[in-house]
Amino acid sequence: MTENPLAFVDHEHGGCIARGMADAEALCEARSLRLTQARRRVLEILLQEHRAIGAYEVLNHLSESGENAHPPAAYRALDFLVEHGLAHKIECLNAFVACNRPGEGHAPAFLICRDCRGVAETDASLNSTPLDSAAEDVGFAVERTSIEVEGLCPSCRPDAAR
Amino acid sequence: MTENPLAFVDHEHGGCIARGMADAEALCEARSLRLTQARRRVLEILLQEHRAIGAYEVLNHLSESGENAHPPAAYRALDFLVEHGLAHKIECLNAFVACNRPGEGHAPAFLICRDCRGVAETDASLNSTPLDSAAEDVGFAVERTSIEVEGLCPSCRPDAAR
DNA sequence: AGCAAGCCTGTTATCATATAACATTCTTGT
DNA sequence: ACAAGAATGTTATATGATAACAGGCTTGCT
Repeated sequence: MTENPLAFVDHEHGGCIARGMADAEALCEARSLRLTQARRRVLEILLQEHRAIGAYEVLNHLSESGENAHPPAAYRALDFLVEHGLAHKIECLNAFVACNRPGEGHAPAFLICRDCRGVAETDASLNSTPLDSAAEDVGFAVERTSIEVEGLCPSCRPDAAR
Repeated sequence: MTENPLAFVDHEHGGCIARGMADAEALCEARSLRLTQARRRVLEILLQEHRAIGAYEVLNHLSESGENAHPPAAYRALDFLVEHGLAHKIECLNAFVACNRPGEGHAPAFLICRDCRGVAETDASLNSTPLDSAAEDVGFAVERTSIEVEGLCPSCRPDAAR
């Protein structure tokens, strides 16, 4: 029904990074978007971990690797990535994650660990229907739905339960 | 199935304020919580409108009415109200709304107008099940779910469609 | 009443997040 | 080569949130 929420499941993570970059390049190619150096670097930074990264944390990584790093640089790249579905904003943390499967026009939902800030993306398209009809009833035009589930991931749970 | 999302529906709003304050007093009484002057004032401010109000906007209202107004005062009151379910934080706007029906231990979902910041609270308990099981599958312990639907409310829609 | 403990508030300073505004440079199509 | 639009550089500042510690109020106990 939904894909595996990778963040909390063992997997060969190198593949995520390579695939993420390849997907981004393909998507930008297909839509005539410019995946510039700055945007590429920011996406790489996000892809390093299945974790919410703040804009200023992105900025630190940029300056560590010698790049020109000022707030607008990070925010512009992040805005581009979010606008085109290559990354998502985690509202409850004011932070960002790379998208799992860019280009699919999905309805994402996020499992967010409040301890390690790990983020797993799942698909929530099954969930949205009753809410949509509630919106329609009052004439509300839905543009975007954000579903964020906060809690503790398996590694951060104190109890060994599971 | 869900209650009416009041924000976008005509109603006698005076009742919302009175009922909101009465509910808050009853709830605090029942749980031995102190609904102090500062907390009461902040809740009143939130109840004035079915709209997301930023912490510093709350602060302005406080100082306009002669109250001592510094950031921690507003945030402490807001934290109290949110913690006890008398208000909710709208993550995508970093702002707050009074709760529709405090004390019911509900699973709220919000319709949020990106233009006027109007917020309607609906119940989303029907929505959560598939996501819960996805969480359970990976051993993620859900603590809180936030569902925020952004779009345009009937008054802010350019088209008269509806 | 007197007192202690805990809760609440005041105060100052600072951190964190995000954007405005305008200049400059790069890319692309012609 | 050139013009137009896109992207980036730069400075400053708006907006949102908290740390840390001092002081005052409430409550329950004796």
